[in-house]
Amino acid sequence: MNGKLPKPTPAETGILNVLWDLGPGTVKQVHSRLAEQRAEELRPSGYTTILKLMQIMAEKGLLRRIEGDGRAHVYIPVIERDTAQRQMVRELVDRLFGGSSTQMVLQALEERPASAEELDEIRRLIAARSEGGAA
Amino acid sequence: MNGKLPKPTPAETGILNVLWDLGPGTVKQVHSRLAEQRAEELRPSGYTTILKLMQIMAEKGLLRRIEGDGRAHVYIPVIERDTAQRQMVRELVDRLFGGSSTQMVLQALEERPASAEELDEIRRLIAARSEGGAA
DNA sequence: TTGACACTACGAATTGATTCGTAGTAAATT
DNA sequence: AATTTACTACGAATCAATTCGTAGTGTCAA
Repeated sequence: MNGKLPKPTPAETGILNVLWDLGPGTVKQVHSRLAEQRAEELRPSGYTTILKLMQIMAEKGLLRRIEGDGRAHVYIPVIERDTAQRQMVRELVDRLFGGSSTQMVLQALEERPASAEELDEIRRLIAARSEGGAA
Repeated sequence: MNGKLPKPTPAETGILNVLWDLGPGTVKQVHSRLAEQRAEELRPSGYTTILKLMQIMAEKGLLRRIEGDGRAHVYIPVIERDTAQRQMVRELVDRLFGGSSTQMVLQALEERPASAEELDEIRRLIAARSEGGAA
């Protein structure tokens, strides 16, 4: 029962990123992490904003909430990073590339050239795929 | 002067897709195209909705509006398909893949396996990039 | 016990996207 | 000339995401 999770909004994605990086965390931890990340660019959100978002995410089922040591709750992402990534890649491919992941891959490499090692990694994956019957 | 264009919203992207496919078009044309596309899945937007959106897009600079033969205005996308694609890919990569286009490419191929020919195309691009000093 | 602290809970404002009704207008039809 | 047709213009409603103020609660230290 993982298929019905709603698509995370942008702000929610930010929160998920933190939790995916750090593992289970409190509102405080997530908030301060986001604050330091964004300190440069944008005005960071207030504490209660993050709190509210995480509460909503728990309601939606995107996060699970458990009791922590102290008074603060601990939140754990329910949706996995891979899953979310694939979901959103898929959506982008469908919406903007007519369903052709190849086109998207080409643009991605165009936009942000990968290093030689990375290209190598991709090459390896492709090699693997070419062999094992790609659907 | 193409850099300041705002990022198209989802609905706007739908409209741009139509215009990228068909070339310059009227509200009527865009509307009916969208209607037939979405007829199956979602309830298509009404005519004035599309009109309004295209007017807003013209204000924002995403579309250029010119006089047509009859009474209807003709709209032309200002932002190019490639540009929009790269913009959005970049954003997704930054937001969800920590800036690693490689990771995104791997997920993309995971999610929607490419055909042998497509893999070949990607392979060719990579070969080209590997040689000509990738940044 | 009192107050400061560190939290959560919740209502409500704000903002942006999307929606569409209604009104206006000019040209084509009767 | 009056009506219908084919549009554009615009205001306003709705909806979702984001924001944060303020109030409530339990704990801990003086």
